[in-house]
Amino acid sequence: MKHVTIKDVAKKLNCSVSTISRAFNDKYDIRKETRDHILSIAKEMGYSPNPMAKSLLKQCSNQIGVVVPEFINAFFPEVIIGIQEVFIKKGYQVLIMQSNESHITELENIKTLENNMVDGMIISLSLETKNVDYYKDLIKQGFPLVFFNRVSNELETSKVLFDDYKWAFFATEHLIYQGYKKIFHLGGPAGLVISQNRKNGFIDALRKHKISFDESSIIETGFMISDGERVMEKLIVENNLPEAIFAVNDPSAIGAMKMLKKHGYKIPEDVALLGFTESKLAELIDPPLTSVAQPTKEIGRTAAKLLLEQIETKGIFVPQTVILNGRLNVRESSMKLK
Amino acid sequence: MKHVTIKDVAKKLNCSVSTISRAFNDKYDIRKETRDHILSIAKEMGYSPNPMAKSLLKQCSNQIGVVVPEFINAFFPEVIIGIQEVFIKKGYQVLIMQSNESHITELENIKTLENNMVDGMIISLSLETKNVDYYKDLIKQGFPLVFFNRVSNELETSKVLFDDYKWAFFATEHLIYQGYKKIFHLGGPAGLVISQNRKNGFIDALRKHKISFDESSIIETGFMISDGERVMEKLIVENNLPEAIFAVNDPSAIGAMKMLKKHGYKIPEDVALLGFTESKLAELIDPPLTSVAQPTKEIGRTAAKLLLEQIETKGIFVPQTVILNGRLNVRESSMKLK
DNA sequence: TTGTACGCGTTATCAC
DNA sequence: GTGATAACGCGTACAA
Repeated sequence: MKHVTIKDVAKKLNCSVSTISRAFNDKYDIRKETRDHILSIAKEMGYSPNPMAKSLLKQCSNQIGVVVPEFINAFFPEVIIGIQEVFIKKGYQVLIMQSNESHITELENIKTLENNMVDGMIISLSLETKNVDYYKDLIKQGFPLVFFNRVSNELETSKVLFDDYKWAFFATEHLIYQGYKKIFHLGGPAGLVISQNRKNGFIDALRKHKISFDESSIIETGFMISDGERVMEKLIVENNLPEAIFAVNDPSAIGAMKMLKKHGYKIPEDVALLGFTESKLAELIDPPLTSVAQPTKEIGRTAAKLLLEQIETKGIFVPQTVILNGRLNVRESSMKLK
Repeated sequence: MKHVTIKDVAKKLNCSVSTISRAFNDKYDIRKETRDHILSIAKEMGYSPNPMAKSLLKQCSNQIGVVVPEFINAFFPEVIIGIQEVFIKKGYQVLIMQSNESHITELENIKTLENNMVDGMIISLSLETKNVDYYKDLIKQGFPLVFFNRVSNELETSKVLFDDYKWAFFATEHLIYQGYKKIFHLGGPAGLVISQNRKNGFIDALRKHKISFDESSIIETGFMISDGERVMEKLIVENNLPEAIFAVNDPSAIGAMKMLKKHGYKIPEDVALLGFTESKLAELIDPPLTSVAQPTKEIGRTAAKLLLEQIETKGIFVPQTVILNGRLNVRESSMKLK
């Protein structure tokens, strides 16, 4: 029933707990035979040091925490796989929590992980998170933190990003090169840096090519399929259809596509579509969706490496921002048909 | 830098640590004013009790652990959302780990969670896991454990299941009713109970309707899109196409569909397709995929409730197996066209 | 080479 | 109503 402790082993072996401890911690001030004997008996008894007590003592746990807003879309799960890849090799355990896009839950997650004395955290902020004071404190305390994807400009710490601006720009240019003039953007939630950047890329591409647009060309949407559907339905009802749409991500593009098809519109003949953060669906859906692919696992690996570095060089550490590259996968949904 | 502890507060307030502790634990043997004063000062100092020390003492943590094999497919993330729903309300934190379909990682995950003194765990076994001795020990020790989806018949504990046999049977019957005679099954990894059950449902439906089949009608495939592609390509090359396919899950069905389309086959005219554990892709893909839908969130909620019950009634607990219901969503991929 | 004693941050059980 | 102290399980400086 109870976990076997160091005391039980000491009692059994008629020696002190420190000897047991030493056997397990491979210090040199112990006779080899004693050590081997202790280890074998301990194994037999099913003893292993309680990392929790160790953590309490050492104030670190060989665990790292990951907090993501959701994992319904494939993006975050894939990033986490990259993170695990790095940390498992180094003997760290990865604890994952999801904030469910709630600021309160996110904060509770962070505190739980802190309480578990994780040695560092990798975080992507929830939609609701505006106030980042808690993170500022953590950073001030020297607590190792790395952010990715959903970051805050107010925080001076390592970040792993994607060049949303650049790729939104390229994506929009692609639509322009296909000959589309009236182009709309289904934007992400306002206030999110990635939404901003993608929007700015969109705008600047239009400007560069002297394509007119106004505020009605940019519609705040959201990250889910349902968001894309909702916004698209409104456009259809208002009979205000563009020739092409650049959506903030694949799910919103797919939602729009679903609604367009439901109303009998053809893609790309009636409306061309282009997504972002390529998901598996992109090439499976009909018609296949043109999308900007992000190196998800690489984002995870990079964040993990940055955190590891930060943990190991605790103190003398300079925050880095790594910006990773992507690619535009052109498919049928954005082609200009003759 | 350092976390503020109960001692710091005691020092500041010129009182003993026990008084502080009492203030936080709402015991009645403390003056109300003292309590309020302490609480406000403590808050000011940014103190909150360290749950880790508390766990060490109380041998429980108000945390529960979840171990899943993967979260690339949407199934597990959705279940986890259901789990969180229940536990967050009850004030528990949910720690998630993924085994990456590796037995070793799974075991390490379990141990890590144990070491964090989680009060219970919800587990879905990895593909590799054959030996469940560790779980047997845990159960013998009275440790609260609930399994779902990937379970072992050797373990006597609460389980949340889907009636894979029944729904595989229904799904296969649906294909039969559509008039298909030569039907293949893309099966899941052998050794997995869910693979077995789905296969048996398939076989028994064929038998009931006196439809002939042999061992070549059942092809071990896997759970990923790539598995479906691989197997389908082989069938195409061998020129051994059935009229209809019942696949063990949506990704394998979608992989098969991809490969069929790539080779110019029409669905369902040339080959009809039917999946399992409906994913978002099912209704988005072209043609929309007929699939058996599982109540993913409900699976999570149910598992959570069973675990909660088990934690609360520690000792006098009888393992339960809950079997949840689903539905067959019929779409174009399995229709018999005139 | 080994044992003793203290501390990590709490709470519970005593006294007072 | 409040304070001292022992425990939870471990690592380690120090003494032996």
